[in-house]
Amino acid sequence: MKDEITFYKKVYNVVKNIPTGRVSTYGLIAKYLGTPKSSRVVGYAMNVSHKIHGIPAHRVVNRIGLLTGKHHFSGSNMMKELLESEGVKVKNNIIVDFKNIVWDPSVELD
DNA sequence: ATCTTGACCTAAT
DNA sequence: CATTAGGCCAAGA
Repeated sequence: MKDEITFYKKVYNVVKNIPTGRVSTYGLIAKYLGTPKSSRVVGYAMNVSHKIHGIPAHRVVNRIGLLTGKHHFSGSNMMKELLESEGVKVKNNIIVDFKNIVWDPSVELD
């Protein structure tokens, strides 16, 4: 069989490895995959991940910690609720102390 | 094979 | 300091 590893597969793998109470960004994931300019593709992969179960897409935000994809979830505050449920404080669609809880795969996974 | 879209990022004005 | 424009890569039609 052919292991058709696509960019999305890699993204899903990284996102699934995000520990609870932590968040990551599209740019960091893209950079970890070796394509720092493909941050858009990472975000698009998350869109597809919504139909796939097992992908904590709510733990992935943009570089400033803004819940850009909250609009794609079931409700409007679904993403915020999920994050707060895991211990992540969210204020005005922006993660509080985002710099302190950001999870960098290039560093954590090394 | 070409064109469009997309939950982004960086830099210039 | 805030806003605008461009670039970039991958997948779907």
